Amino acid sequence: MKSGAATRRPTMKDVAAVAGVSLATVSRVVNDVPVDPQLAGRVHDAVTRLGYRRDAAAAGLRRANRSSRSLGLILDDVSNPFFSAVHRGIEDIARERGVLIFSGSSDDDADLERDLALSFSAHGVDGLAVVPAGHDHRYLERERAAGVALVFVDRPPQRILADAVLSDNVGGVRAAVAHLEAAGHRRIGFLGDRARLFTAGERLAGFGGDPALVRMDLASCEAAQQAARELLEAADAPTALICGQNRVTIGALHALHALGRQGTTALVGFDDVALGDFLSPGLTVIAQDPFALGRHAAELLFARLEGDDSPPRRIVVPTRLIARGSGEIRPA
Amino acid sequence: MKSGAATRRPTMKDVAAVAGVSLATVSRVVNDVPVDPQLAGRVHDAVTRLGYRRDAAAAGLRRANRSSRSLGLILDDVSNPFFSAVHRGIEDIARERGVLIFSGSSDDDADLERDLALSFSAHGVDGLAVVPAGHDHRYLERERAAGVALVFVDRPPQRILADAVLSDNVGGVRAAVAHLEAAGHRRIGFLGDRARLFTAGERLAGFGGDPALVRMDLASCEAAQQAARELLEAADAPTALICGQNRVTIGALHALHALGRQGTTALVGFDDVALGDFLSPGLTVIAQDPFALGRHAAELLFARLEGDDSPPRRIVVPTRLIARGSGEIRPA
DNA sequence: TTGTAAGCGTTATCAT
DNA sequence: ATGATAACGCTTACAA
Repeated sequence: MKSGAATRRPTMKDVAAVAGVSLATVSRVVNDVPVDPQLAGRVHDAVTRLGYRRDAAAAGLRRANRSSRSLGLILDDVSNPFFSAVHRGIEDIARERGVLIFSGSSDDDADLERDLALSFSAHGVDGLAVVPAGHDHRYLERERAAGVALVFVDRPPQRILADAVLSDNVGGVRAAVAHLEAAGHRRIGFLGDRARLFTAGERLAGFGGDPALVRMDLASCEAAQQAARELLEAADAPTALICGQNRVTIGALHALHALGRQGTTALVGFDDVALGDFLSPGLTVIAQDPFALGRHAAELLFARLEGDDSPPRRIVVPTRLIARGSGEIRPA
Repeated sequence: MKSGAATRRPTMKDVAAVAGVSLATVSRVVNDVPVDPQLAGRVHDAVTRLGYRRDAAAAGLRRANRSSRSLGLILDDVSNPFFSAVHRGIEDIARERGVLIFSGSSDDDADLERDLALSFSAHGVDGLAVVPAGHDHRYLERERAAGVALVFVDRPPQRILADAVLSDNVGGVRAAVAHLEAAGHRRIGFLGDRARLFTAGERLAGFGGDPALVRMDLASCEAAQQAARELLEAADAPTALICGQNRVTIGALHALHALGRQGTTALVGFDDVALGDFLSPGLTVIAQDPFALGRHAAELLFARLEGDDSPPRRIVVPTRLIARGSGEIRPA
């Protein structure tokens, strides 16, 4: 799949010829192994003259640890702002070490997750950061045995023991409940995402309120709107709503607007949204810190690569309630 | 940087031994070269028994075209929703071909752009999709000569001839002007991003209105807010505002709210924002199509890799005005 | 310190 | 159609 009359890229052999030294000496210079300064100078000259760049793939092939100085990152969707922030967190840490990142979207499909993980692995990544879609990660056992570091992000691994970095989902929703109760609410509704998702389950667990006021498996904005509407139009309707996910929050917002209740029903959403402070009222949210999620994940990965073989760790990143108005509305 | 007592990954040699065939035959089977069905069967068995996966780096090393079936993607910032959508567009096309993607953020820094491009190239990518930060891309000439396909996204290449995929910045702003004029506006202000940016310049060019009502180089939300405020408090203030960028739009929104004029001054923003239809009034925007930008870029890349050597192409992706209220406010 | 040569896992060439 | 073997660009014993 590569075309055209290509100008051959200069190799170490070319550099060696120009500098008048052996191939091994060039390798030493390129890898900062002490070499006679005079020879090193000649090599550097040849390198710049020829525009030589070491072939990373070939280098890793023979290297003792087979390291490629690259990581694989599997997200639900690279274009989802939450996950792309995780991506950036990982990139920031990897960049400090000159490590490159392969990234891909699983679209919450276990097979795609597996394909991506194995493809990345076939390309020789040193580590894999995975937002898991599947529920059985035993297939990664073999990769780990071959030396690939593993970390799971946002959701824990299943059927395998490995490091994980998670948001404090339970604590976040608990804080929201406490916040609403402090404002005087006694009937609080909870609208959640697909119950099979780890995060959705955790957030529901943090709610712990009246099961009659819970609606789960709201997979679309429309479903969330419909569920919110039903809850709010029923007798003994809740005076406040907690939404377990962004899409659900937006659906609930639609319902509130349609019923003209955006100023009278309290609302707290999980996960921050852009422009949350421009809505009227401003949107109170339980904010996560996806950048921190990514940074911690990358740090765990590098710790493992540097030889840390302590038992699998689980890092929980705090969530934070941001009051902007919608969550401070008092019951009628 | 790789650690622990690693279980050696099975190689073709191992597969050959188990299947009782030669190394070359295994390679043929793995690469779908016709082979006696009986032998092929034995090989496939051995492959699954051992959990063999071909080493992509080693394969590329010896392959005639040196292809690695990977692409490099350099964005301003992977966590910026606009660019992460471009990323997804590229991924969707690459996935169809089983091509993996390295991605990285340049933070609009020419040196970082160059570092990333050369690192990706050193890792053997077949092509490079670049949202350019620098203003001199001659350094990529050598990579292209070595067979690396090139495409520029969102902003054109400089000092090098190469394919590019751009948004219709000029047309978008023109449409906004026409839209506001149709609503009766005669004094329209324009708030723009840093003038040195290609997109900012194009959008200003599309405006073409009264220079006295133009404020450029609004690099922060605060600067935009301040500029909007000054424009609106001056004698002979504009009755409508066009904002050349997201951050600027948000700053202007702040100013409008602070002055209590969000219901009386018309506003059109460039680039869509999440929740734009929940603001009151809803936010009228000139929407871009970042996914299409990415898809076109990837298609150009693959066309080049498949041998297309026609002159450099420039694809312009249309923008679209989405009316949600703020742009339909009539002058007082 | 420097050079020689073997070898990493694969593909490609050449006989058979 | 299959197998032996050289070669890809590099790192790394081992020798000098």
